[in-house]
Amino acid sequence: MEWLGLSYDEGPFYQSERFELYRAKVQQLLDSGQAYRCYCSQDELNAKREAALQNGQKPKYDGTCRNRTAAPAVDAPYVVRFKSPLTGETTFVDRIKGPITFSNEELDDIIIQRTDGTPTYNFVVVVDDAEMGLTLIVRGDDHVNNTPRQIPIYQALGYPVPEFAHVPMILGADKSRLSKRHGATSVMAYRDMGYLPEAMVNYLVRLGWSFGDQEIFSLDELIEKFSLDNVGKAAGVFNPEKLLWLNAHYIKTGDPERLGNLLKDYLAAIGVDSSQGPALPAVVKTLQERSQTLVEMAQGAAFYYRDEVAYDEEAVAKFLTADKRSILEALIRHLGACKDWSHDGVAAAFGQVMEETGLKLGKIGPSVRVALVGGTTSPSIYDVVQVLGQKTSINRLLMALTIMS
RNA sequence: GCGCUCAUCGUCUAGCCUGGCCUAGGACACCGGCCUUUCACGCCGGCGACAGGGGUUCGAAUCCCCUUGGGCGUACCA
Repeated sequence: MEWLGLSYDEGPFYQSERFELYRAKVQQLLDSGQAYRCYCSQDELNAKREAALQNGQKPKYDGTCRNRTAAPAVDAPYVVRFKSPLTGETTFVDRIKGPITFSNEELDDIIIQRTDGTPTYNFVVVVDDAEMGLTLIVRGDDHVNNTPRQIPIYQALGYPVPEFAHVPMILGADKSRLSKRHGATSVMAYRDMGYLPEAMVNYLVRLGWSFGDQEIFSLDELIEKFSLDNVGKAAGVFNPEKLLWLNAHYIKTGDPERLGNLLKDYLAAIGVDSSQGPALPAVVKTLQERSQTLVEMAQGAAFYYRDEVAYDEEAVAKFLTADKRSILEALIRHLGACKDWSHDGVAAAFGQVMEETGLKLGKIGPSVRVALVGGTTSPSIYDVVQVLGQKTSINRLLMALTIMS
Protein backbone atom coordinates (compact mmCIF):
# COMPACT_ATOMS: atom_id res chain seq x y z
CA MET A 1 0.00 0.00 0.00
CA GLU A 2 2.89 2.27 0.76
CA TRP A 3 4.36 1.62 -2.66
CA LEU A 4 1.02 2.37 -4.28
CA GLY A 5 0.81 5.61 -2.37
CA LEU A 6 -2.26 4.48 -0.47
CA SER A 7 -2.04 5.78 3.05
CA TYR A 8 -4.07 4.95 6.13
CA ASP A 9 -5.06 6.83 9.24
CA GLU A 10 -4.20 4.30 11.90
CA GLY A 11 -2.78 0.89 12.46
CA PRO A 12 -1.75 -1.61 11.47
CA PHE A 13 -3.44 -3.62 14.18
CA TYR A 14 -2.55 -7.22 14.87
CA GLN A 15 -5.32 -9.62 15.68
CA SER A 16 -2.84 -11.81 17.51
CA GLU A 17 -2.50 -8.99 20.02
CA ARG A 18 -6.23 -8.71 20.61
CA PHE A 19 -7.06 -12.24 21.69
CA GLU A 20 -8.14 -11.05 25.15
CA LEU A 21 -10.80 -8.89 23.55
CA TYR A 22 -12.10 -11.74 21.41
CA ARG A 23 -12.12 -14.10 24.40
CA ALA A 24 -14.19 -11.63 26.39
CA LYS A 25 -16.67 -11.24 23.53
CA VAL A 26 -17.02 -14.98 23.14
CA GLN A 27 -17.64 -15.25 26.86
CA GLN A 28 -20.26 -12.53 26.63
CA LEU A 29 -22.12 -14.54 24.03
CA LEU A 30 -21.76 -17.71 26.07
CA ASP A 31 -23.12 -15.99 29.18
CA SER A 32 -26.08 -14.55 27.39
CA GLY A 33 -26.90 -17.89 25.83
CA GLN A 34 -26.25 -16.70 22.28
CA ALA A 35 -23.40 -19.13 21.82
CA TYR A 36 -22.75 -22.63 23.03
CA ARG A 37 -20.00 -25.16 23.40
CA CYS A 38 -19.89 -27.89 20.82
CA TYR A 39 -18.16 -31.17 21.53
CA CYS A 40 -18.68 -32.81 18.15
CA SER A 41 -15.44 -34.14 16.69
CA GLN A 42 -14.22 -33.09 13.29
CA ASP A 43 -14.55 -36.66 12.03
CA GLU A 44 -18.16 -36.78 13.10
CA LEU A 45 -18.80 -33.45 11.46
CA ASN A 46 -17.15 -34.44 8.20
CA ALA A 47 -19.11 -37.67 8.08
CA LYS A 48 -22.38 -35.83 8.66
CA ARG A 49 -21.53 -33.25 6.05
CA GLU A 50 -20.80 -35.88 3.45
CA ALA A 51 -23.92 -37.83 4.27
CA ALA A 52 -26.05 -34.71 3.99
CA LEU A 53 -24.52 -33.85 0.63
CA GLN A 54 -25.13 -37.39 -0.61
CA ASN A 55 -28.79 -37.14 0.28
CA GLY A 56 -29.10 -33.81 -1.43
CA GLN A 57 -29.37 -32.00 1.91
CA LYS A 58 -27.65 -28.82 2.98
CA PRO A 59 -24.29 -29.62 4.57
CA LYS A 60 -24.87 -27.57 7.68
CA TYR A 61 -24.33 -28.32 11.34
CA ASP A 62 -27.16 -30.45 12.65
CA GLY A 63 -27.36 -28.74 16.04
CA THR A 64 -26.46 -31.73 18.14
CA CYS A 65 -24.76 -29.66 20.83
CA ARG A 66 -27.13 -26.74 20.50
CA ASN A 67 -29.85 -29.00 21.79
CA ARG A 68 -27.67 -31.01 24.14
CA THR A 69 -29.09 -31.42 27.64
CA ALA A 70 -26.68 -33.88 29.25
CA ALA A 71 -23.49 -32.35 30.64
CA PRO A 72 -20.34 -33.41 28.79
CA ALA A 73 -17.14 -34.74 30.34
CA VAL A 74 -15.43 -31.94 32.21
CA ASP A 75 -12.23 -31.85 30.21
CA ALA A 76 -13.64 -32.75 26.79
CA PRO A 77 -12.33 -30.49 24.01
CA TYR A 78 -14.86 -28.13 22.50
CA VAL A 79 -15.38 -25.29 20.06
CA VAL A 80 -17.77 -22.40 20.59
CA ARG A 81 -20.57 -21.99 18.10
CA PHE A 82 -22.75 -18.97 17.53
CA LYS A 83 -26.50 -19.56 17.72
CA SER A 84 -27.64 -18.37 14.35
CA PRO A 85 -31.30 -17.54 13.89
CA LEU A 86 -33.21 -20.60 12.69
CA THR A 87 -36.09 -18.92 10.94
CA GLY A 88 -36.92 -15.70 9.19
CA GLU A 89 -34.52 -13.91 6.90
CA THR A 90 -31.58 -11.58 7.02
CA THR A 91 -31.53 -8.63 4.64
CA PHE A 92 -29.04 -5.91 4.04
CA VAL A 93 -28.82 -3.18 1.46
CA ASP A 94 -25.51 -3.44 -0.28
CA ARG A 95 -24.26 -0.06 -1.45
CA ILE A 96 -23.26 -1.56 -4.78
CA LYS A 97 -25.53 -4.52 -5.35
CA GLY A 98 -28.71 -3.25 -3.71
CA PRO A 99 -30.88 -5.28 -1.33
CA ILE A 100 -29.73 -8.84 -0.68
CA THR A 101 -31.81 -11.29 1.30
CA PHE A 102 -30.88 -14.65 2.73
CA SER A 103 -33.19 -17.13 4.35
CA ASN A 104 -31.90 -17.80 7.86
CA GLU A 105 -32.40 -21.49 7.26
CA GLU A 106 -29.32 -21.28 5.10
CA LEU A 107 -27.28 -20.07 8.03
CA ASP A 108 -25.07 -22.40 9.97
CA ASP A 109 -24.12 -22.23 13.61
CA ILE A 110 -20.65 -21.08 12.76
CA ILE A 111 -17.69 -21.81 14.94
CA ILE A 112 -16.42 -18.62 16.56
CA GLN A 113 -13.75 -20.15 18.76
CA ARG A 114 -11.61 -23.15 17.92
CA THR A 115 -10.62 -26.02 20.16
CA ASP A 116 -7.32 -24.29 20.84
CA GLY A 117 -9.13 -21.20 22.03
CA THR A 118 -8.38 -18.97 19.03
CA PRO A 119 -11.24 -17.07 17.41
CA THR A 120 -12.26 -17.53 13.78
CA TYR A 121 -12.38 -15.00 10.95
CA ASN A 122 -16.10 -14.34 10.73
CA PHE A 123 -16.23 -13.53 14.41
CA VAL A 124 -13.05 -11.52 14.63
CA VAL A 125 -13.90 -9.17 11.76
CA VAL A 126 -17.18 -8.32 13.40
CA VAL A 127 -15.54 -7.49 16.72
CA ASP A 128 -12.71 -5.56 15.10
CA ASP A 129 -14.85 -3.58 12.70
CA ALA A 130 -17.36 -2.72 15.39
CA GLU A 131 -14.78 -1.86 18.04
CA MET A 132 -12.99 0.38 15.58
CA GLY A 133 -16.22 2.17 14.82
CA LEU A 134 -16.42 1.32 11.13
CA THR A 135 -19.65 2.44 9.55
CA LEU A 136 -18.98 1.18 6.03
CA ILE A 137 -17.34 -2.09 5.11
CA VAL A 138 -15.92 -2.15 1.57
CA ARG A 139 -14.65 -5.57 0.55
CA GLY A 140 -14.58 -8.05 -2.27
CA ASP A 141 -17.85 -9.64 -3.23
CA ASP A 142 -16.52 -13.05 -2.35
CA HIS A 143 -17.67 -11.92 1.11
CA VAL A 144 -21.31 -11.39 0.23
CA ASN A 145 -22.15 -14.79 1.63
CA ASN A 146 -20.41 -14.00 4.89
CA THR A 147 -22.50 -10.93 5.48
CA PRO A 148 -25.70 -12.66 6.63
CA ARG A 149 -23.66 -14.72 9.07
CA GLN A 150 -21.95 -11.67 10.46
CA ILE A 151 -24.99 -9.46 10.86
CA PRO A 152 -26.57 -11.62 13.61
CA ILE A 153 -23.25 -11.50 15.46
CA TYR A 154 -23.24 -7.70 15.38
CA GLN A 155 -26.75 -7.78 16.77
CA ALA A 156 -26.00 -10.37 19.44
CA LEU A 157 -23.07 -8.31 20.63
CA GLY A 158 -25.15 -5.15 20.69
CA TYR A 159 -23.16 -3.44 17.96
CA PRO A 160 -24.76 -1.26 15.30
CA VAL A 161 -24.75 -3.04 11.93
CA PRO A 162 -22.53 -1.14 9.47
CA GLU A 163 -23.24 -0.56 5.80
CA PHE A 164 -21.71 -2.93 3.30
CA ALA A 165 -20.31 -2.33 -0.18
CA HIS A 166 -19.20 -5.44 -2.02
CA VAL A 167 -16.94 -4.63 -4.93
CA PRO A 168 -16.63 -7.07 -7.83
CA MET A 169 -13.72 -9.43 -8.05
CA ILE A 170 -10.90 -9.56 -10.54
CA LEU A 171 -10.80 -12.60 -12.79
CA GLY A 172 -8.14 -14.10 -15.02
CA ALA A 173 -8.34 -14.15 -18.81
CA ASP A 174 -10.30 -17.41 -18.68
CA LYS A 175 -12.77 -15.82 -16.25
CA SER A 176 -11.66 -18.05 -13.46
CA ARG A 177 -10.41 -16.69 -10.19
CA LEU A 178 -7.19 -14.75 -10.62
CA SER A 179 -4.24 -16.99 -9.91
CA LYS A 180 -0.56 -17.33 -10.58
CA ARG A 181 -1.06 -18.89 -13.95
CA HIS A 182 -2.64 -15.64 -15.12
CA GLY A 183 0.58 -13.84 -14.33
CA ALA A 184 1.68 -12.08 -11.22
CA THR A 185 -0.89 -11.77 -8.47
CA SER A 186 1.20 -9.64 -6.14
CA VAL A 187 1.48 -5.92 -6.74
CA MET A 188 5.09 -6.04 -5.67
CA ALA A 189 5.83 -8.41 -8.52
CA TYR A 190 4.65 -5.65 -10.84
CA ARG A 191 7.08 -3.23 -9.28
CA ASP A 192 9.83 -5.71 -10.03
CA MET A 193 8.63 -5.97 -13.60
CA GLY A 194 9.08 -2.24 -13.98
CA TYR A 195 5.59 -0.91 -13.40
CA LEU A 196 4.94 2.45 -11.80
CA PRO A 197 2.63 2.59 -8.78
CA GLU A 198 0.42 5.24 -10.35
CA ALA A 199 -0.12 2.98 -13.37
CA MET A 200 -1.07 0.14 -11.09
CA VAL A 201 -3.54 2.23 -9.10
CA ASN A 202 -5.01 3.77 -12.23
CA TYR A 203 -5.46 0.40 -13.88
CA LEU A 204 -6.93 -1.33 -10.87
CA VAL A 205 -9.38 1.43 -10.07
CA ARG A 206 -10.74 1.48 -13.60
CA LEU A 207 -11.36 -2.21 -13.36
CA GLY A 208 -14.84 -2.11 -11.89
CA TRP A 209 -15.24 1.62 -11.67
CA SER A 210 -15.59 4.37 -14.24
CA PHE A 211 -16.00 8.08 -14.58
CA GLY A 212 -17.54 8.65 -17.98
CA ASP A 213 -14.97 8.11 -20.70
CA GLN A 214 -11.99 9.17 -18.64
CA GLU A 215 -9.12 6.71 -18.51
CA ILE A 216 -6.28 8.57 -16.83
CA PHE A 217 -6.58 9.53 -13.18
CA SER A 218 -4.06 10.89 -10.73
CA LEU A 219 -4.36 9.85 -7.12
CA ASP A 220 -5.68 13.30 -6.17
CA GLU A 221 -8.23 13.14 -8.92
CA LEU A 222 -9.28 9.72 -7.75
CA ILE A 223 -9.80 10.97 -4.23
CA GLU A 224 -11.97 13.72 -5.62
CA LYS A 225 -13.91 11.71 -8.16
CA PHE A 226 -14.22 8.23 -6.77
CA SER A 227 -17.66 7.22 -5.70
CA LEU A 228 -19.30 3.93 -4.87
CA ASP A 229 -22.12 5.00 -7.17
CA ASN A 230 -19.98 4.36 -10.22
CA VAL A 231 -18.73 0.97 -9.19
CA GLY A 232 -19.97 -1.78 -11.46
CA LYS A 233 -21.50 -5.05 -10.38
CA ALA A 234 -19.82 -7.45 -12.74
CA ALA A 235 -16.45 -9.06 -12.16
CA GLY A 236 -13.63 -7.74 -14.31
CA VAL A 237 -11.03 -9.60 -16.29
CA PHE A 238 -7.47 -8.57 -15.63
CA ASN A 239 -6.01 -7.23 -18.86
CA PRO A 240 -2.20 -6.97 -18.81
CA GLU A 241 -2.07 -5.04 -22.11
CA LYS A 242 -4.05 -2.16 -20.78
CA LEU A 243 -1.92 -2.04 -17.66
CA LEU A 244 1.11 -1.92 -19.90
CA TRP A 245 -0.38 0.93 -21.89
CA LEU A 246 -1.06 2.91 -18.73
CA ASN A 247 2.43 2.22 -17.51
CA ALA A 248 3.87 3.47 -20.79
CA HIS A 249 1.74 6.57 -20.42
CA TYR A 250 3.06 7.33 -16.97
CA ILE A 251 6.62 6.68 -18.04
CA LYS A 252 6.15 9.00 -20.98
CA THR A 253 4.77 11.79 -18.84
CA GLY A 254 6.79 11.13 -15.71
CA ASP A 255 9.40 13.42 -14.21
CA PRO A 256 12.84 12.40 -15.58
CA GLU A 257 14.46 13.17 -12.27
CA ARG A 258 12.24 10.76 -10.38
CA LEU A 259 12.29 8.14 -13.12
CA GLY A 260 16.08 8.34 -13.15
CA ASN A 261 16.23 7.54 -9.49
CA LEU A 262 13.99 4.56 -10.00
CA LEU A 263 15.87 3.43 -13.07
CA LYS A 264 19.08 3.12 -11.09
CA ASP A 265 17.85 -0.03 -9.35
CA TYR A 266 16.60 -1.63 -12.54
CA LEU A 267 19.98 -1.01 -14.14
CA ALA A 268 21.73 -2.47 -11.14
CA ALA A 269 19.49 -5.51 -11.42
CA ILE A 270 20.92 -6.25 -14.86
CA GLY A 271 24.44 -5.58 -13.71
CA VAL A 272 24.81 -2.03 -14.96
CA ASP A 273 26.47 0.56 -12.76
CA SER A 274 25.07 4.00 -13.46
CA SER A 275 27.16 5.90 -10.94
CA GLN A 276 29.61 6.79 -13.71
CA GLY A 277 28.62 8.03 -17.13
CA PRO A 278 25.68 10.05 -18.40
CA ALA A 279 23.29 11.64 -15.93
CA LEU A 280 20.24 9.45 -15.38
CA PRO A 281 17.59 12.10 -16.08
CA ALA A 282 19.17 12.83 -19.45
CA VAL A 283 19.21 9.12 -20.23
CA VAL A 284 15.58 8.82 -19.16
CA LYS A 285 14.52 11.62 -21.49
CA THR A 286 15.87 9.72 -24.47
CA LEU A 287 13.95 6.59 -23.55
CA GLN A 288 10.67 7.79 -22.07
CA GLU A 289 8.78 7.66 -25.33
CA ARG A 290 9.95 4.21 -26.21
CA SER A 291 9.76 2.29 -22.95
CA GLN A 292 6.72 0.56 -21.60
CA THR A 293 8.32 -0.54 -18.36
CA LEU A 294 11.33 0.49 -16.32
CA VAL A 295 12.83 -2.92 -17.01
CA GLU A 296 12.58 -2.20 -20.69
CA MET A 297 14.03 1.24 -20.13
CA ALA A 298 16.96 -0.24 -18.23
CA GLN A 299 17.65 -2.62 -21.08
CA GLY A 300 17.49 0.27 -23.50
CA ALA A 301 19.75 2.39 -21.31
CA ALA A 302 22.43 -0.21 -20.63
CA PHE A 303 24.54 0.79 -23.64
CA TYR A 304 25.09 4.26 -22.18
CA TYR A 305 26.97 2.78 -19.26
CA ARG A 306 28.74 -0.33 -20.45
CA ASP A 307 32.44 0.14 -21.09
CA GLU A 308 32.40 -2.19 -24.05
CA VAL A 309 29.84 -1.86 -26.80
CA ALA A 310 27.93 -5.12 -27.15
CA TYR A 311 27.98 -5.44 -30.91
CA ASP A 312 25.23 -7.30 -32.66
CA GLU A 313 26.91 -9.45 -35.30
CA GLU A 314 24.29 -9.01 -37.96
CA ALA A 315 24.19 -5.27 -37.46
CA VAL A 316 27.96 -5.01 -37.67
CA ALA A 317 28.08 -7.10 -40.82
CA LYS A 318 25.47 -4.93 -42.44
CA PHE A 319 26.37 -1.43 -41.33
CA LEU A 320 30.01 -1.37 -40.27
CA THR A 321 31.36 -2.24 -43.68
CA ALA A 322 34.61 -0.81 -45.01
CA ASP A 323 32.84 1.65 -47.30
CA LYS A 324 31.46 3.43 -44.23
CA ARG A 325 34.92 4.20 -42.91
CA SER A 326 35.09 7.65 -44.46
CA ILE A 327 31.73 8.56 -43.00
CA LEU A 328 32.76 7.66 -39.50
CA GLU A 329 36.08 9.43 -39.92
CA ALA A 330 34.36 12.59 -41.05
CA LEU A 331 32.02 12.39 -38.11
CA ILE A 332 34.87 11.89 -35.70
CA ARG A 333 36.49 14.99 -37.10
CA HIS A 334 33.43 17.20 -36.87
CA LEU A 335 32.39 15.87 -33.51
CA GLY A 336 35.92 16.46 -32.26
CA ALA A 337 35.75 20.04 -33.42
CA CYS A 338 32.31 20.61 -31.99
CA LYS A 339 32.34 23.41 -29.43
CA ASP A 340 28.65 23.42 -28.60
CA TRP A 341 27.76 20.03 -27.22
CA SER A 342 24.03 20.55 -27.23
CA HIS A 343 21.45 18.70 -29.27
CA ASP A 344 21.64 21.45 -31.87
CA GLY A 345 25.42 21.52 -31.77
CA VAL A 346 25.58 17.80 -32.37
CA ALA A 347 23.03 18.09 -35.12
CA ALA A 348 25.17 20.75 -36.74
CA ALA A 349 28.18 18.42 -36.72
CA PHE A 350 26.11 15.76 -38.44
CA GLY A 351 24.96 18.41 -40.86
CA GLN A 352 28.53 19.08 -41.83
CA VAL A 353 29.16 15.39 -42.38
CA MET A 354 26.12 15.17 -44.60
CA GLU A 355 27.21 18.16 -46.56
CA GLU A 356 30.72 16.82 -46.94
CA THR A 357 29.69 13.35 -48.01
CA GLY A 358 26.56 14.32 -49.85
CA LEU A 359 24.68 11.63 -47.98
CA LYS A 360 21.40 11.91 -46.12
CA LEU A 361 21.09 11.01 -42.48
CA GLY A 362 19.33 7.81 -43.49
CA LYS A 363 22.58 6.68 -45.08
CA ILE A 364 24.91 7.46 -42.22
CA GLY A 365 22.67 7.08 -39.19
CA PRO A 366 22.51 3.29 -39.05
CA SER A 367 26.27 2.89 -39.11
CA VAL A 368 26.77 5.49 -36.42
CA ARG A 369 24.12 3.81 -34.36
CA VAL A 370 25.76 0.42 -34.56
CA ALA A 371 29.10 2.00 -33.70
CA LEU A 372 27.74 3.72 -30.60
CA VAL A 373 25.08 1.34 -29.41
CA GLY A 374 26.00 -2.01 -30.92
CA GLY A 375 22.60 -2.65 -32.46
CA THR A 376 20.09 -1.13 -34.85
CA THR A 377 17.56 0.28 -32.44
CA SER A 378 18.13 3.11 -30.03
CA PRO A 379 16.88 6.57 -29.22
CA SER A 380 17.37 9.34 -31.76
CA ILE A 381 20.99 9.28 -32.86
CA TYR A 382 21.59 12.96 -32.03
CA ASP A 383 20.31 12.34 -28.53
CA VAL A 384 22.49 9.31 -28.10
CA VAL A 385 25.60 11.21 -29.16
CA GLN A 386 24.74 14.18 -27.02
CA VAL A 387 23.97 12.17 -23.90
CA LEU A 388 26.89 9.83 -24.39
CA GLY A 389 29.21 12.84 -24.42
CA GLN A 390 31.95 14.00 -26.71
CA LYS A 391 34.70 11.76 -25.40
CA THR A 392 32.76 8.53 -25.23
CA SER A 393 31.09 9.07 -28.57
CA ILE A 394 34.37 9.64 -30.32
CA ASN A 395 36.02 6.72 -28.56
CA ARG A 396 33.26 4.41 -29.67
CA LEU A 397 33.49 5.64 -33.22
CA LEU A 398 37.23 5.02 -33.17
CA MET A 399 36.63 1.56 -31.77
CA ALA A 400 34.19 0.84 -34.56
CA LEU A 401 36.84 1.71 -37.14
CA THR A 402 39.09 -0.99 -35.70
CA ILE A 403 36.51 -3.75 -36.10
CA MET A 404 35.41 -2.80 -39.58
CA SER A 405 35.82 -5.48 -42.15
C1' G B 1 -26.50 -30.35 -5.01
C1' C B 2 -28.13 -25.95 -2.46
C1' G B 3 -27.78 -20.58 -1.61
C1' C B 4 -26.18 -15.71 -3.20
C1' U B 5 -24.84 -12.95 -7.35
C1' C B 6 -23.56 -11.15 -12.29
C1' A B 7 -24.47 -10.69 -17.84
C1' U B 8 -23.07 -4.25 -23.72
C1' C B 9 -17.18 -5.04 -28.82
C1' G B 10 -11.65 -10.27 -27.52
C1' U B 11 -10.83 -7.09 -22.75
C1' C B 12 -12.05 -2.55 -19.43
C1' U B 13 -16.34 0.28 -19.81
C1' A B 14 -20.42 4.65 -21.08
C1' G B 15 -25.60 4.23 -21.74
C1' C B 16 -29.83 1.02 -17.99
C1' C B 17 -32.49 3.54 -12.16
C1' U B 18 -35.84 8.37 -14.70
C1' G B 19 -37.78 3.54 -22.00
C1' G B 20 -37.36 7.23 -27.76
C1' C B 21 -31.27 11.91 -28.07
C1' C B 22 -28.20 4.57 -29.53
C1' U B 23 -27.82 3.42 -37.48
C1' A B 24 -24.92 1.74 -29.02
C1' G B 25 -20.02 6.17 -27.33
C1' G B 26 -14.83 5.88 -25.28
C1' A B 27 -10.29 3.04 -24.03
C1' C B 28 -6.74 -1.31 -24.58
C1' A B 29 -5.47 -4.88 -28.18
C1' C B 30 -5.58 -5.90 -33.46
C1' C B 31 -5.44 -4.23 -38.83
C1' G B 32 -4.42 -0.18 -42.51
C1' G B 33 -2.40 4.73 -43.61
C1' C B 34 0.47 9.21 -42.39
C1' C B 35 4.88 11.10 -39.94
C1' U B 36 10.07 9.34 -39.71
C1' U B 37 17.68 8.74 -38.93
C1' U B 38 16.34 2.93 -36.37
C1' C B 39 12.83 1.39 -32.71
C1' A B 40 9.09 3.78 -30.73
C1' C B 41 5.72 8.11 -29.83
C1' G B 42 2.03 10.80 -32.16
C1' C B 43 -2.00 11.57 -35.70
C1' C B 44 -5.93 9.61 -39.02
C1' G B 45 -8.98 5.51 -40.40
C1' G B 46 -10.90 0.39 -39.90
C1' C B 47 -12.61 -4.20 -37.50
C1' G B 48 -15.75 -5.19 -33.43
C1' A B 49 -20.98 -5.94 -28.62
C1' C B 50 -26.69 -5.07 -26.25
C1' A B 51 -26.03 -13.94 -24.13
C1' G B 52 -30.88 -16.53 -25.97
C1' G B 53 -36.22 -16.67 -25.78
C1' G B 54 -40.74 -14.73 -24.31
C1' G B 55 -43.59 -10.62 -22.64
C1' U B 56 -45.06 -5.02 -21.42
C1' U B 57 -45.15 -0.69 -24.81
C1' C B 58 -46.60 3.28 -30.41
C1' G B 59 -41.32 2.34 -29.16
C1' A B 60 -36.57 -1.69 -25.09
C1' A B 61 -29.58 -2.20 -24.53
C1' U B 62 -32.84 0.21 -21.01
C1' C B 63 -38.92 -2.55 -17.46
C1' C B 64 -40.82 -7.94 -16.24
C1' C B 65 -40.33 -13.43 -16.66
C1' C B 66 -37.77 -17.83 -18.15
C1' U B 67 -33.41 -20.20 -20.08
C1' U B 68 -28.26 -20.37 -20.65
C1' G B 69 -23.55 -19.11 -19.10
C1' G B 70 -19.97 -17.04 -15.47
C1' G B 71 -18.41 -15.80 -10.44
C1' C B 72 -18.76 -16.51 -5.12
C1' G B 73 -20.09 -19.33 -0.89
C1' U B 74 -21.27 -23.86 1.33
C1' A B 75 -14.07 -25.21 6.52
C1' C B 76 -12.01 -25.72 13.83
C1' C B 77 -9.09 -20.75 5.83
C1' A B 78 -9.22 -15.76 5.60
